[in-house]
Amino acid sequence: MQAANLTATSYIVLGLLEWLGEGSPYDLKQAIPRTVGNFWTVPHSQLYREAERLHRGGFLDRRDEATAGGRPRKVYCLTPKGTRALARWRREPPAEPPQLRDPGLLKLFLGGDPRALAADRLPAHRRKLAEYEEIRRLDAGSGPRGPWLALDAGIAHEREWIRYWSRLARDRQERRG
Amino acid sequence: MQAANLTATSYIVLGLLEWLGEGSPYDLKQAIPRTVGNFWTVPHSQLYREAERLHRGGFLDRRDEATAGGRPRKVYCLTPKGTRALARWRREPPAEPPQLRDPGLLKLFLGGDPRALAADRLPAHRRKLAEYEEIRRLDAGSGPRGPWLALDAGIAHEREWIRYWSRLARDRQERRG
DNA sequence: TGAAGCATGTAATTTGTTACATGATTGG
DNA sequence: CCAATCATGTAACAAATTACATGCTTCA
Repeated sequence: MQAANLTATSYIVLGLLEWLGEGSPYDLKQAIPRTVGNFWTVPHSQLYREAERLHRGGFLDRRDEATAGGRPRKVYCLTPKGTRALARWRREPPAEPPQLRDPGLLKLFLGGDPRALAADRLPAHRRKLAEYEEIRRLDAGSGPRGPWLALDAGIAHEREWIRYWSRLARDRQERRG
Repeated sequence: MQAANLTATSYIVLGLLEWLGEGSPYDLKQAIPRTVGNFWTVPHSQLYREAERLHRGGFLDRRDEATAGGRPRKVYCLTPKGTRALARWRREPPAEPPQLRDPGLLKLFLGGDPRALAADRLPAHRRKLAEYEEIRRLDAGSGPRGPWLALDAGIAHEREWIRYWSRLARDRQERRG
């Protein structure tokens, strides 16, 4: 009935479940660092809440699975309504602008020392770049195209960050005090 | 007494107040879009709470100012303790990695159409780039260096986004279905 | 003269963060 | 056999989002 306005997190849950076929919030939590985690953060507690909410809204079916001991898994999968909602969202334009949250840049802006910050940030960006390139290297070229394209964006931006901080690492303060 | 652990938002409040000399949360709200707003979001309601919290912690002084009618302004400025906290934070390394939240990339990842997304994102990034370049053009070259350096980062990244989405705009789906 | 917008802030609701709980399983 | 970690999830608290409140100004 109600559209129960869905958020980006909702579509991450729907999208990953479509991809996996089915899964528990815990499975999603596992999948996220390898997938959307690089350009969207989702706290795991949110996954449990969101899956339950989508279930109540009729977007997901739930099945409780006993687990030889521990807690029972709650396994979700898309309903036709969920599938349609996801397809509709895919077709709509994004609506919101990208947001960046960079503690290093913030410090730089508020007076931090450029060279010290560069020395701190560079290795982290180099690691991230290497990680992305490794993922791309392993990718066989089959499977959906979206992740591959998004990975390209990640690589391009890591390279840009490396160029940027490298310049600052050599910085001589040519300008101002 | 207690360090009352400060967050990034705390330092934005402290940093902007140091820059402005003094100001109300409303003043900060005005200042943000032109300053740190481009790489850190701060909801305005948070500014009121945070300023009050910092005041209670001894980092800010407060003065209540009558305003010919409307509500009285609460004007804050740094205490020596606040100044010291800010200086200390500047010297420490960032600790946390940058985070990106990009609805467009998310859609792309989850199967959105590359060309449609590119058509949507390109004008927005072009506008943003033009805005940054205008700010840089107006900057006389005096004043603190941090904002100028951070602006450079913004410009470099907008250019990268424009290259990225431009490639996708011409996309022919050479790979996969 | 009335609608729109500015200046200023509070409150309600939803999300995000962090810490905790609990029974396997595995490595040393 | 004990400690660590995995698999699975809940709960408490802090922060973000959104909506609302209130009395100017300003402009058509």
